Amino acid sequence: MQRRQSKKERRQTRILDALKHNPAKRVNELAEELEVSPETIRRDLSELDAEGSIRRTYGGAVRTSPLEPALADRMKLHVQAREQIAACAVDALQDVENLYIGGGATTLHFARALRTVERSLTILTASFEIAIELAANPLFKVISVPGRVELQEGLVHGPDTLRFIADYHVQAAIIGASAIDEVGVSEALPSAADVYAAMIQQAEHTYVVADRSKIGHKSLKRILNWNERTTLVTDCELSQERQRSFKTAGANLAVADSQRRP
Amino acid sequence: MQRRQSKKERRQTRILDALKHNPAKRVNELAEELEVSPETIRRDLSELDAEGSIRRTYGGAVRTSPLEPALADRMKLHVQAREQIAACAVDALQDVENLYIGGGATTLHFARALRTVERSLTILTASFEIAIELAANPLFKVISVPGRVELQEGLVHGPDTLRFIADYHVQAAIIGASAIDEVGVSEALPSAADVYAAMIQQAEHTYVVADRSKIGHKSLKRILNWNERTTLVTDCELSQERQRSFKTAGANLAVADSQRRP
DNA sequence: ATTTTTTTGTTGGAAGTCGGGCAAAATACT
DNA sequence: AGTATTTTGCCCGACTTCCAACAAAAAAAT
Repeated sequence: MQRRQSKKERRQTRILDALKHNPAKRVNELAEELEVSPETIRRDLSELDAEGSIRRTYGGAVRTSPLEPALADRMKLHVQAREQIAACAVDALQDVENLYIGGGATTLHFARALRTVERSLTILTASFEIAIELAANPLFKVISVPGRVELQEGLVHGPDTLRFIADYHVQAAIIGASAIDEVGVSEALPSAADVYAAMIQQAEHTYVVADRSKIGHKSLKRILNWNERTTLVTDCELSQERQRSFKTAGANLAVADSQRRP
Repeated sequence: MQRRQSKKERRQTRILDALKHNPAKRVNELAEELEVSPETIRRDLSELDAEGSIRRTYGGAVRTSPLEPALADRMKLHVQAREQIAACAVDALQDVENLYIGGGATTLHFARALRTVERSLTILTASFEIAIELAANPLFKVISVPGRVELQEGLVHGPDTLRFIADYHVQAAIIGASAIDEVGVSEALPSAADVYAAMIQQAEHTYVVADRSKIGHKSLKRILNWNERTTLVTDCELSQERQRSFKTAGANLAVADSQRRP
């Protein structure tokens, strides 16, 4: 059978919905409402908790993300791959003390992975969600860049943003992207593209975090051409051909291994 | 015995604090951390739940507001008065096209009242919550100012904030305050005080929104002395004496009438 | 149609939570 | 000081949740 969404997915969506209206729900409550056994709900909650969409509690679950539903939807895609990528990117930043973080679902995963690092960091970001996430860590100094507020993407952008970024030189920029090809990285939203490009400009090294679904496509506005100061962090080996053009450009490649969490 | 705060109050404050950092906490967890018996925690949680500060779950408790719990507490106070004040302030801004909005519970009420206005506005704010609230209106251009992210108050602050504000001259600033007296307005948090003062500096006119509980007190840092370019928007008539000192200073007064919403 | 895989339900025992009642302790009152 | 009140800790029976293993059912693959 070829349904768009499996029973399970529909049910988990309904759990998420229920949690939008109530801050917390109990297992039995959900089981009754969705007319399945408590065990099924328990299993669903474990999965949703594992992917970070909710937080499990004794007896039920709690919602975590209040903000930007469009982004929240995309957070549910490619979760496992993105978490591996995020963990890999965090590893790569051992010696970094200050960094930019761009917007998008993958960078938000990165922010969640970064959240528990026990080290002083200065982080600049154009995303409210990332700022809020990371400001909870008292070791971090989180700076929100200025700009026009755009709820769709959960980003600020515009001339003020670019001007501000031009004043902060950092060791690393972590950027997500709409599309990755042999030449570099491109982004679907021009205003976001400008912000990312400005961050890249000001960073000694750029880490592009992107799952395999982004590779081999082109998007509207180019933000980066591969060079020695860039690293692609992704979740699968590239084709021979792509690896070659990568090497030619001098770019670095980090492949997240799925053995990270056995 | 005459302590500032009873043991119980201190403990409940600590529970609230713990819930700021974790979305959910379990009874036994809290009992261990606070070194009291689970029963005591249970009783505390019942009380906090009854007053609406948290939400009880089976096995523990959940925070109700995801963002800025300190602010959420204060949002429950003086709601009716603040809504009247907010509506009154919105009325006063008929001809204004661009404005600053400061932080705090009363200004957040103001933002909610402003949200549905059908007119083009440019709004600058240092509060994520206000920015998100107002950006939902497509007629508004919402600009988030830069700065260090401070979750406690839900504000950005610091030198970047002040420098940025210095570049934007607006028609009006809407400011909340910790305390109001004959001389002017003062604020408990120095970093917030600096931000508000900078906004006031750059505004042609300042509207101070404050319910009666703020009047007649002084707080840590002064941010404003009454003058012709200021209006206090509040919910009750002032004493004769205060009115006099008000007039002498040339300040304006707007009293929100409770007939607004019958 | 049959087999394989995935998903769901059931069961039972272990562990956790609840809330009442009561006594001890801490605190407030006189 | 002594007394009243509040707060806290402990015990216990009733109830809830959890988890793992297994069986049944459903869906996918062959």
